[in-house]
Amino acid sequence: MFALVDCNSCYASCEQVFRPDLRDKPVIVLSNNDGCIIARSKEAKRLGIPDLQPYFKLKGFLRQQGVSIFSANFTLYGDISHRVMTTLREYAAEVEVYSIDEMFLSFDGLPDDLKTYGQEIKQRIWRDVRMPVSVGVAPSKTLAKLANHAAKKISRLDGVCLLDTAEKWQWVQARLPVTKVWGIGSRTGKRLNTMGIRSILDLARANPKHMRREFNVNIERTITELNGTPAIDMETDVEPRQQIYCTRSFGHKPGDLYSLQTSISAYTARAAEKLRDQNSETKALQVFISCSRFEEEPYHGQQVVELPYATDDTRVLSHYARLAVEQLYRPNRLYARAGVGLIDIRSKDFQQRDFFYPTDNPRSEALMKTLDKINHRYGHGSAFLAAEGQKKRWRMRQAFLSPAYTTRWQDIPRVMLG
DNA sequence: TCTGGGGTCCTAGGACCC
DNA sequence: TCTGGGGTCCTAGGACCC
Repeated sequence: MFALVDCNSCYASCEQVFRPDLRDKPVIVLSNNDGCIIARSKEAKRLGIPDLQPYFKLKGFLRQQGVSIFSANFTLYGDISHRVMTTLREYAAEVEVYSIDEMFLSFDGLPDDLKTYGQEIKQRIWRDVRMPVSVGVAPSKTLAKLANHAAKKISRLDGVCLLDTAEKWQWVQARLPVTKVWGIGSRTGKRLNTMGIRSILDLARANPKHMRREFNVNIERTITELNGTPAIDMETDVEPRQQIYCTRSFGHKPGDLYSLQTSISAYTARAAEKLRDQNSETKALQVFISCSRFEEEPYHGQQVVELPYATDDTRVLSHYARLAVEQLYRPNRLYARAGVGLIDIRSKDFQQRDFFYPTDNPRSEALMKTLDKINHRYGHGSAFLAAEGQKKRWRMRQAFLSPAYTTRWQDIPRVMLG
């Protein structure tokens, strides 16, 4: 058996952890640059606030309803998530961190009463971290996802749903459209609909081999899993990333090359930091700059840069990224987004060097280590390349940012006594 | 004025090899 | 009628996830 534990309205709940005054109140969290709504508390959902809507369109309504608004604070969410995951590890021998707010647990060899066990987990996470979670338990990962969905929707289940017999999961499957299944998105959903497959149960009853020919191997696995046979394994080890991207929308749209170059330098620095974190280097990077896609003739320039040798040195990466921006730049336009991706990543432990590789530079290594240490200790952006610029007028909007309560000394909450 | 960001996997098709 | 067959690697694009 598998369990899927999912934090309810994760980001909104994270904001409430240190703001108990906002408990049971409508709270929403905006995406980077305060663009869209990406999380809503129960009460905010009840007000009819839709997901992934541009903030500016709902501004008036939100104010009128007294909704509390937050800019995304991923430092805080990452830390709260880590606390939840650490606690969850106590409840299963095998776990998979699936996303910032979801974890799969393997329940093999555990007591029969998994419903009670699920309740115990839920109460423990609430007691220790003040994070509300839902628990879905079933014989495959896809069914566990489905059970989790049911746990959220059916209030009498009290946040824990066990789908351990075909009757139970078919009851749920018959009542949900096929696009609610893990792995079936809107595109495939449309195609399935034209084939007469509307509910999840319709898909579960389709011929897996035939569907594989019609679509791909994933759909075959999904069908197998929907019928109670596991076909998707737990992924217990964290593999290093194969690609690392850092892309942002601008707070103020720049039109000058200098702003684009400084922003790209800053994004490269962030990506390189993540690269070093996983002890990797990259042999290629991708750079893009683009105008708003809502413009009449949007410009999107992108370029892949093959490096002469694999590296993790921010200065080298930044140099090539800036050259690329220079080539992509078109004057007399305003840019909305830019980004950089490290796309040919390999481990530093298995370096393939050729004849022309410059000899290892211990000073580069030491400099990067020191840079990372300073930024880790005093917060991102404490030490940076001059190429990232001083002013950063392009920096993204974060008008409603909460403190980094758990990761910055200045932001630690104070408790009033007496 | 304002419309997210960061990933993964699969497939098809072309190049190339013997 | 009939134009080899099978394999690998790479890339772009599509689809999906949260």
